[in-house]
Amino acid sequence: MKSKNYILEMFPYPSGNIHMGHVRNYVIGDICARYHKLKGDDVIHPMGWDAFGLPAENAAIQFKTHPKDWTLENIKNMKSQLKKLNLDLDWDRELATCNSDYYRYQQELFIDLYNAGLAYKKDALVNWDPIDQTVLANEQVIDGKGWRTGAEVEKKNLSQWFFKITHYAEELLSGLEKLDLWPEKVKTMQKNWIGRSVGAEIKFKIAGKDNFLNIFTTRPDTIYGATFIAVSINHKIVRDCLGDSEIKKIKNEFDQISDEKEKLGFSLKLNCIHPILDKEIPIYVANFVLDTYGEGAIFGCPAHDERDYDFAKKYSLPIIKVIECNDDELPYIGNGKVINSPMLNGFEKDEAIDKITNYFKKTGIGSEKVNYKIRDWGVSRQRYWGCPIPVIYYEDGSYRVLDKSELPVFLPYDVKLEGKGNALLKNDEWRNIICSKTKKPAFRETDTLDTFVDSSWYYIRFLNNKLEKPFEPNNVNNFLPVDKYIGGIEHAILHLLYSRFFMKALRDIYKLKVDEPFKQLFTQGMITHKTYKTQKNEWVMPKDVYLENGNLYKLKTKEIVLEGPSEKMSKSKKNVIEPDEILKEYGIDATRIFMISDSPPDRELEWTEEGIQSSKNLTHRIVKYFSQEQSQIDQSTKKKVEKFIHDIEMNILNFSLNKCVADIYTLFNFLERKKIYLYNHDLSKKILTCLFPIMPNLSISLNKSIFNANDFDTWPIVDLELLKENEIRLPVQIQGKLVTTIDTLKGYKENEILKEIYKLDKIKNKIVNKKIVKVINVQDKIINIITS
RNA sequence: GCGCCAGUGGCGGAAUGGUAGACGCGCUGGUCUUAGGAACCAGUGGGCAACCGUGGGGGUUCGAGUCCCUCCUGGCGCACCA
Repeated sequence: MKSKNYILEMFPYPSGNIHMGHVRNYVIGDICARYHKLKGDDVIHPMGWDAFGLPAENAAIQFKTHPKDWTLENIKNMKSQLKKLNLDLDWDRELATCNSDYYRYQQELFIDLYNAGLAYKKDALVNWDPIDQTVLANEQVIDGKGWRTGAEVEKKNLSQWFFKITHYAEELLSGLEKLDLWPEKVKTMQKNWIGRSVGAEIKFKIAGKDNFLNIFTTRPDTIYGATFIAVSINHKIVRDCLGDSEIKKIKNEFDQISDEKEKLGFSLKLNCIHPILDKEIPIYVANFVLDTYGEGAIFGCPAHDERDYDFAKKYSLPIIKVIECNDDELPYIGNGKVINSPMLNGFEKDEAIDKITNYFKKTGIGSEKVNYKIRDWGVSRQRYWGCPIPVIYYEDGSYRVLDKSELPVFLPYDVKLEGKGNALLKNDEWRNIICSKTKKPAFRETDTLDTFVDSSWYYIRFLNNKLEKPFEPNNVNNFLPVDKYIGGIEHAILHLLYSRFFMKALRDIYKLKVDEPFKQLFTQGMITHKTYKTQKNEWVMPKDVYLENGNLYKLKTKEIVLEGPSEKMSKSKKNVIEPDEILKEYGIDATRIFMISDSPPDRELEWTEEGIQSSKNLTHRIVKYFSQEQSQIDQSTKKKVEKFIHDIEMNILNFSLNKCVADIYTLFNFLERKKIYLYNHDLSKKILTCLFPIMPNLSISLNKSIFNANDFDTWPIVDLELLKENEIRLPVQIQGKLVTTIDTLKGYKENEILKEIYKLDKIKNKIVNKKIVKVINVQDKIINIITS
C-alpha cells in the first residue's frame, strides 16, 4: 500500500511577483515531493494563495483599481512565474482565500467555533494601527508597533470578536514536546509566547469596603514582605477611585517618561488589608504594572523584586526582608531560607510556597493558579478585503450569528475605496438587511476576519478544495498532519500557533483524530545579497558596480561606491535578484542547484554570481559526461554509484540538500578522473533517477536521449552488500595521536595486524625504548597504541 | 537582563566520541583556444622541519570540533510577564 506524504510550502501572498525567497522555499519542497513520488508514496503537494489582506486595499487606492481585480491579476501573474519554475505541484488543488468558494466555508467554521464557545464578542482594550486603520492581535504587535506598518500602536476600547485560543493554552504548550521534528527555536518561541507560570492568586480585601483585589504572584512565599499594592492604569479599581480627567492626567504623565524602566506611581488614597498580617498597605496606580498579565495588579515585595525595590525606594515605602540575605544584596531574588514570616520561617522557597498556598486555600484567602501570558486572539479587522464575519445586528444592539443555511455572506464588489476607514461601513446597500428570521431590520457585521484565520486551515481545504463543506473528516484523519511543512521562520508564532489552535478546535468540534497540523516543520533561511552605497548614502545595484584599480565605482556616474554587508534582498536596498531574469539566463536546473548548494537550507544563502555560474557549469558538465561513449566499468564504479544513491537519499531525507550537491560532484569527479563513462549502462539510469528530484529538466532530457524513455521508474534500491567496503585504510595512533595509516582488510586479526604495524618505520621510531602498556583496537576503525 | 542557537582554511561549509577541513567558491601554476563567465591537469590550513592547528581556559576519555564546566564573541527571540 502506498503511504501518504503531504508536503507543503507556506502559500504566498499574491503581491504580484515571486522573489528569490519563494524560489528557494518551493525548490526545497519540490525536491522532497519528487523524491517521495519516486519512492512510490502518495504525495500531496498543493499550492494556493493567501489572497486577502491590506496590500490589495492600499494598491486599490493608489492605482485606482479594485482589490479583487488587483489580487486576481497578481495571482495570474505569479502563477505563470511559478509555472516557469516547472514545479511538481498539484494545481488541481489550487485555492485562493479571497474566493467565496473558500471563505464561505470559513464562515461555517466561524459558526462552529461560536457554537462551541470558542468565538465570542467582548469590549476590550485593543491594539489599533493608525496607518492600516485596523485592530491588531497581540501577536501582530512587535515592540509596540504594527507588524506590517511599523506604526506606534494605540490602545482603543472596542467591541471585538475573539477566538478563545487560551482554552488550549495548556495543550498548545504541552503539545510542543511531541513535535520532535520542529526546530527547537520555534518551539521555544511558542513556549515563551504562551508563557505559563505557576503561582497563586491572592485576594486582598480593600480597607473599608466589601470588595477585593485579585493578585497573581509566582512568589506567594514572600507575602510577609508585601508593603504595597500596585495596579495598572486600566484596572477597574482606578475608575472607581478617580475621575476621567484625573486618569487622563496620569496616563499623560506615564507617557512622558522617556526611560522605559523608570517607575512612576500615584496613590489611590486607598488601602488594602494584608491577608495575614492584618495591617493596611497602600494601593498605587503604577506605570510598570501590565494590564494584560494576570489581573493587572501586583503586591509589592521590595526586598525581593527589583521593580518593587525601585518603586519602594522612590516613594519611601518600607522594605521588609523575608528571605535570608545580606542587606547589600537587596533586592535579593535568589533562593534562601524564609525569615520574618511566622508561618514559614526556616523553610526553603519551594516548601514555603507549598505551605503558604495550602494555607490560602484552607482559609479562602487565595488559591493555586496557573497563569498564561497568551491572550485570546482578536480576529476583527476594520477592513474591507477580508472574510465577512457571518453576524447581523439589530437596532437594539443585540446580534445574531447566522445559521449555516444563510451562508455565504458574499463580500460585495461595489465599494468605494477612498481614503481611510472601512468601505463596508459606507456600503448601506450591503449592510442594511431584513433579518430572514425575525423580519426585523438589521445590519451586517462590517468587520472582516484577520487574514491569519484564512491561513489557519488552508492546508485542510487543500485535501478537497471543491467539497461543498469545509472538509471531510475521514479525509482529514487519513491525510493530516502535513508531513513536511516548509517556510520562513517569521511565522514561528503567528501563523503556526494559530494553525495549531485551529487544528485542536476543529478536532474537538468534528471529533477528528488529528492533534497537530504539521508533523515536521522546516524553516528555510533567507537569501542575502551584497549591498553597495555611494558616499551620498544612496544604494547602488550590485550589477551597476565595477572594480577599477582596487576601488569600486558606479557605472555611468563613476561615483566611488562602498561595499556593505550581505543583507536580505529588498527593493529599498537595491540588492534584489529577479527570478525571471535568472531563469532566462541560467535555466531552471542551475537555479535549483544554486538554491541548495552553498549553505544548508535552514541557513542564510548568499547570492553570488560565482555560485549561480558554477551551478550552471555543473549542469553542462553532466550533459557533457553523458555524451561520451560507454567505457569499461569496474567494481569500484558500481560501489561508487551505490554509495551515491545511498548518500543522496539520506541527505534528501535530512534536508541536507547542500550535501546532495556535494554527492553529485563527488560522483562525477570520480567517474571523470577514472575516465569511466556509463552512457546507456544501467548505472546511468540509476544516476539519472537520483538526479531527477534536484535537476528534473536535465534528467528528463538525458533519459529521453539516452534511453528513449519518458519516465523514471522508482528510486533505486541500494545494494547494501555493495556498500560494504572490504579494503580499509586503518589509522594507527600512538597515545591517541595519529601517526600513520595501514591498508588492510576488514576483519583483520589484532595480533597479526600489530605485527605489521610494528614493522612500520614511523611506528618503530616512536616506540623504541618504550614499553607498550596497552593497545586499543576498535575493530576496523582505529588502533591506538599506548606506551609508557 | 533572560532564553535559544552558533563560533572549523581567504570564503560558503563537511565530519554515528575514532585519519579535521568532504564538496564548492576563490586563488596559484600549467594545457588547449582567435577569444573566454568555457574545458582539462596539478596544487591550495600553518610551518623549511620536528610539529602546530576547530573562539579562550579547564575537565572527562586510550582518543574531543563533537561530551561536561567556565569565560569571550556574534546572531536570533523575548523583555518591567510579578
